[in-house]
Amino acid sequence: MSRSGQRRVTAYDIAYKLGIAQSTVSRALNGSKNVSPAMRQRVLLAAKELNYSVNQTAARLRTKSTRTLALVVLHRPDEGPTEINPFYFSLLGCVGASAAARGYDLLVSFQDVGGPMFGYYEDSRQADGLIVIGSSQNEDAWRYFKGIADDGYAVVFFGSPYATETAIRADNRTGGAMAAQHLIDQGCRKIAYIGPLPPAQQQFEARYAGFAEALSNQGLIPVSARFPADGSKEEQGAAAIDDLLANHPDVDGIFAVTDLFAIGALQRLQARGIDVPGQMALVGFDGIRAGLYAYPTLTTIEQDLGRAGEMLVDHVIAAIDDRTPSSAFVPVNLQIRGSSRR
Amino acid sequence: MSRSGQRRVTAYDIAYKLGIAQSTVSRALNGSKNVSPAMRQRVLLAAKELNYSVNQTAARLRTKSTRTLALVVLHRPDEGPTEINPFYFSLLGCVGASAAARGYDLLVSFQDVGGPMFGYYEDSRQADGLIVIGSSQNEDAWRYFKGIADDGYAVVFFGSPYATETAIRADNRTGGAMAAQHLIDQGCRKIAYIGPLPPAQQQFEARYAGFAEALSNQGLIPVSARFPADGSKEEQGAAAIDDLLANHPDVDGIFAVTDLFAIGALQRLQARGIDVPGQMALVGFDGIRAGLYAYPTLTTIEQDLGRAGEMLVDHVIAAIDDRTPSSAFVPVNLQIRGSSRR
DNA sequence: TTGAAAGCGGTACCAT
DNA sequence: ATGGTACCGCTTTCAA
Repeated sequence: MSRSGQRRVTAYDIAYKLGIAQSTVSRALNGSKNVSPAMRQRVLLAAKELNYSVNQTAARLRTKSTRTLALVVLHRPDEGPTEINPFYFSLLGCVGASAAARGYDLLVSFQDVGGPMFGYYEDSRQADGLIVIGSSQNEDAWRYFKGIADDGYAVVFFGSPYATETAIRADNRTGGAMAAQHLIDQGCRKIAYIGPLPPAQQQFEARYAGFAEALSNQGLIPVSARFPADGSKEEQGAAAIDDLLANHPDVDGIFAVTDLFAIGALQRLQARGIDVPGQMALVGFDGIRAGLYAYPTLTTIEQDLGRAGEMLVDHVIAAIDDRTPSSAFVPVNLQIRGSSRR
Repeated sequence: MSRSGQRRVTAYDIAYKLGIAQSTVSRALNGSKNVSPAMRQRVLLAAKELNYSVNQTAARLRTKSTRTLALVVLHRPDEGPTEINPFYFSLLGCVGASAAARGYDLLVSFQDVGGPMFGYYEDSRQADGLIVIGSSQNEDAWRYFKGIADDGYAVVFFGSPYATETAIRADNRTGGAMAAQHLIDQGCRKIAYIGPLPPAQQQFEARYAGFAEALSNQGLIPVSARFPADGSKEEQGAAAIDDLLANHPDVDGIFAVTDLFAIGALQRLQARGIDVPGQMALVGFDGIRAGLYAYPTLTTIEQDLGRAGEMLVDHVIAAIDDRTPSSAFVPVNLQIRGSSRR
């Protein structure tokens, strides 16, 4: 049962009990210096006794500040909440941790890029700033949120397809190069790429560019796997293996642009009796935990999600405070595991 | 840059532009029947032109309703945001979807059961109700939130250790029995249980009870795996395999109380060269997506998380509306996959 | 250092 | 059907 019937205790109740003005209660509770220590103690005590807590709604109306951040997680129409890439859930967790550390609440909404979007949390005074994460080929969705940013609101993106001023993204190019170099170091000589080509998303494009460049520095040319454009990433990864095995039997190393592609690939390699990493070494990208559950465990370019969460939160807060917006790269590092360790 | 410098458009601006009273604007926007269709159109149009949206802070102060739900995800002190059981992230996603479908916003916070907790969102008028999910052996954390519920606030738990009136939980007993029956059907005759014993959490207790009962109905007695109390669930699952192989070499089927135990067990079985499902069949519980990435893929008792999300949201809303609180069971179903299909 | 009072931007009651 | 007005519970001047 809720307490809806009962009157909640207000600052006036404390003032009345103490025989002082309500404004003094407010000052005492907000750490104003214009309150005697003795008075502050009395107020604090009374507040505890009466079980008082500030009505944030009223405070927010008055201060025009919500101390709340909105996080929008974009997902595909054909993806249910349980099918969202675990990478984004982890990122969500990290954003939550950072927001809490900075004293902000976090409003979360999952938005299907096929349906209506909402991002004007600032207009309706539900949040001071907005963080947009999630994957989507759907340009419209990104455009919608970019429009909000262009309107002058505090918005920060993770991995948007645009080179926005306020976007946080992994150091994709470096990561792609690390993957290539690692495969070369493991003795691979014919190395393939699994991922959409041409890479629709800016993130993937950078990963591919770094990968291809590192290969060409060693005189190697990347092979590209073909696979259908529809289906889940895992299914696409599996299909890519079928293509490689059929059309490029000499491939001995693979860089998958995302762990989910890699996991699908790994399963298909397993099913087809290919020895990993013996016959085929594989490196993914993201560092999702499920990579540890795959067989063999997945080597990957891990994104530092803790940092990513901090950066996203710090950058929106900076935008809220009207400081100069900026973009930044999240550091990545190579996690060598079973799928490539020879 | 944020818009903090600019004055936002209010209902008064619309009223002024139209030469009407602000209260009429409010009525028109809130679908009051005491507004002529013509007037409503004018207001709607003007609102669109001026790019107006209702200041929710003010509306909430007046109506004493936030249309917001708070979701607290409990996690262990040694667990970072990226290490939280993916099950809870999926549940979070489902709660988010249901909340949105009911017209509620969702405030999310991750709380470390070792640190200070916060759940008085209702007192501070940040949310109308509270949903608590997450795993924890830490009684203190649960007790804290139970205290809030006992204070008469709208709180609903998922899988709390208490038999609270307002708790949603999987049909654990049935699920445990299904797992046992399935293993028997697959021809297993010496079946082990991997999970904490005695099961500290009420959820696990019910799963074990259903499992053990189904076995005894067939004249079978469950074997229990021993493992250290610390470490991750995956590590514990692996350690349990070591124990079984050493002390109960005749075991040919395993029920792991949680998928993460099962995945750890699967990896250790793999590493020790045991054929799964040939020599050893394995069934988990939860239905996390990572079970599909394991090798072989994990048979599991899947919880219907979509329903769980709906039930949690509907039950808090019911509590908010002062309707009688109640608890309910989330349906489970057996997902037969590689780890048990013989 | 404290008190009085003016809003913040809506909603809802009471007139008309 | 519409206008006028009293709040909702705070924060923040302005006076004293």
